[in-house]
Amino acid sequence: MPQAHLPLVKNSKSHRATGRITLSDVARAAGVSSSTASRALRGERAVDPALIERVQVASSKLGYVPDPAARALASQRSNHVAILIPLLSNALFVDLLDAAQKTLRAAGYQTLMGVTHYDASEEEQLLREQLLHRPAGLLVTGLDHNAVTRKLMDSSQVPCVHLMDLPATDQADAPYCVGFRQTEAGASLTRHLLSQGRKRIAFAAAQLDPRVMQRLYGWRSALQEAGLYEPTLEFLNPAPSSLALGGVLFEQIMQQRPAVDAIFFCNDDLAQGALMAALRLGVSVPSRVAIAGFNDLTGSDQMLPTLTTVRTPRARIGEAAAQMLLSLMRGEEPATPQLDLGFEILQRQSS
Amino acid sequence: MPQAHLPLVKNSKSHRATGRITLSDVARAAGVSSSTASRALRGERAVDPALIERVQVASSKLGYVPDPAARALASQRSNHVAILIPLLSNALFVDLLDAAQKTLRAAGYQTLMGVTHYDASEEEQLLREQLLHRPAGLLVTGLDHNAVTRKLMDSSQVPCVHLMDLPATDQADAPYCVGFRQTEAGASLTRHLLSQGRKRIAFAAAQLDPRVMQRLYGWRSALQEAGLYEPTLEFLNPAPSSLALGGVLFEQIMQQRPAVDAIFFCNDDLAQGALMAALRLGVSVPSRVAIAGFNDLTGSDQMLPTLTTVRTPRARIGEAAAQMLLSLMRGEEPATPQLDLGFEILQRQSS
DNA sequence: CTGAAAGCGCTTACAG
DNA sequence: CTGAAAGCGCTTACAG
Repeated sequence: MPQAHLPLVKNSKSHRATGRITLSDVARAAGVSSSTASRALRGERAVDPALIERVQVASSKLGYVPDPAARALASQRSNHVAILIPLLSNALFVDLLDAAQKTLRAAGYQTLMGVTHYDASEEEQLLREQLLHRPAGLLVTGLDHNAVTRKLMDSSQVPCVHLMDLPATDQADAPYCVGFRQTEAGASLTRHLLSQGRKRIAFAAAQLDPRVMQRLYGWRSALQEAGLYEPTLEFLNPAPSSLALGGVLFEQIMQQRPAVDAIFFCNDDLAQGALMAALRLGVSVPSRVAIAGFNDLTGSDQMLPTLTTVRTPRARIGEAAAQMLLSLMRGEEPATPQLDLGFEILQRQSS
Repeated sequence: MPQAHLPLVKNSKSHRATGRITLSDVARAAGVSSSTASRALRGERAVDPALIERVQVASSKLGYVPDPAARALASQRSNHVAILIPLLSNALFVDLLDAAQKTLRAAGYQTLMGVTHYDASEEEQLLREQLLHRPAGLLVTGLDHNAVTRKLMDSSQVPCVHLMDLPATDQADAPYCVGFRQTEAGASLTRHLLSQGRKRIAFAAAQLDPRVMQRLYGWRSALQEAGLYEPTLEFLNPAPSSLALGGVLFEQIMQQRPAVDAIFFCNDDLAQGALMAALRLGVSVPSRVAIAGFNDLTGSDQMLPTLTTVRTPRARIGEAAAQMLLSLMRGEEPATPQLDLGFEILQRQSS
């Protein structure tokens, strides 16, 4: 028998066989071409249902799994979704990441995480690296990015959803986003404190990222409305947020402005630290001074007194943003391109 | 001029041009073959230094960046490193992830994160998905995995470093790992409480993952040594760890075993919750009962009283494990294949 | 030390 | 609706 006339099994003569089950193995088993197998497996319309069936049977019998690298190379699109968050040391963003990642994984996507440290040029560099992988989608925190980053996002043509922030209501051509109105939340919590009879409400903040600043604006406008705004009630510290810093800020405020009767901390960790400091210093909360936080982080309901705060729907934001991105990647237009998930004032014992 | 004899620019006739700068663009500019350009750029020995120089100049002039998908497909190895951690809701693992990810990124690797939720079959499934991407390396939490997972790790041939745990000292053929001895840490903290005159030391735990159990064994052996062990001093709850649960456990212990004079909580969040509960119930710490935690999580130094605990080097573990993995990926044998980073007893006010 | 060629495992115009 | 062929952008035996 003339060996040369036998159909050669491809891998048997390859000098770089990998042993992997490939699409052409499936195609051969199903008696169709690789093109058809490829189309059948990806659920492309315009394939004979009978062939789809045969290919699927062959595929699962052989235990075929597509090679992501080959797929990415051929289609110019990977199964990665890139996500950009500021910090891993803030539970808020970890909750966001966790929820988004869970949703994306269920849909077959791998999450590529990038931590920007609130640094615009680090964000830009991370985005560059992520775009090399030709992600199928992009999830980015906030709406504030430098010009190069925005250009990279645009020219990449990759579907993108922004997390946490919402654009001004009247903004035309608004990007896709899921979040809530930080400014409103800040104003709302402040009005809550006012409604309880507080007159001298300080605002204490750390980190001073864009969302913190929006809460500040909300606080300002509520106090201005009430005719109670004073610039000296602002205590802004650019250092990273922490319980310890909350304690420091609390002492500082009590000392510099003894007449203050409430403090709105821009984040729960600061407020928790303030509550501990109050306990330590014997300052009674809320009778001497009310304390409120933001985000309802873990532990806030265990403080003594329990902490009044704003519950923010971060897990739901992560999930909804991932869902919106999934529909964009399918080529669909989301029902609500700017999705407001709201917030809730949680009155507890500290106010 | 006979057009057909002109060298055709490759992309100009392609029906699928991507516009990307490719290796062959660089090779052409440097006047070498693609093979040589490839070898020069990857720093393979056996390339003329003069050519390396020319290729590098051409590469940076053109702004060439290699395509990770093409590279992965051709070499059967991506620039991904997969990391498997149990939870994102425990700051411990987030610190691990953060440190590892930072170190790997600096070396040019993308981190692929998988969250197992302490579920062996979810871990197995995640590992399968990650291995499809042909990661260059693997970082996994703990040494306890099901048989299939272990087999997947072995047969994949991917270099792997285990995080947090260390094998028994006499184990032959031990895997690469970076961590500390949980059992010793548990025993050490218990001995510390004993040295302060405590006689009835309870052990309270949640989650009950392998590392928690090791701390339990350490506590047991220290109490047995002292002739003070009693099974009824163990309070084990499989629910997830949280401040709230710590409060519940504290109340329960105080009620069921009023003679207890110290409690060793397996994690700081439980201990923090217990401290808050003590404050609420008016149980004085440490005079009535000492409280100790584990891990020195954020906030423990801000409690009232501040929390005695064990400082664990999780950031250093993440970084050192990533470094060890990097050397394995380079084909080098790590100097210390089982790296013990130790722990530190932090005596504060609660004991 | 260098290059031509094959190959990695897919997708996708193109032609039928 | 289907298939043959080209192509994605690299790496790597192989031959020299």
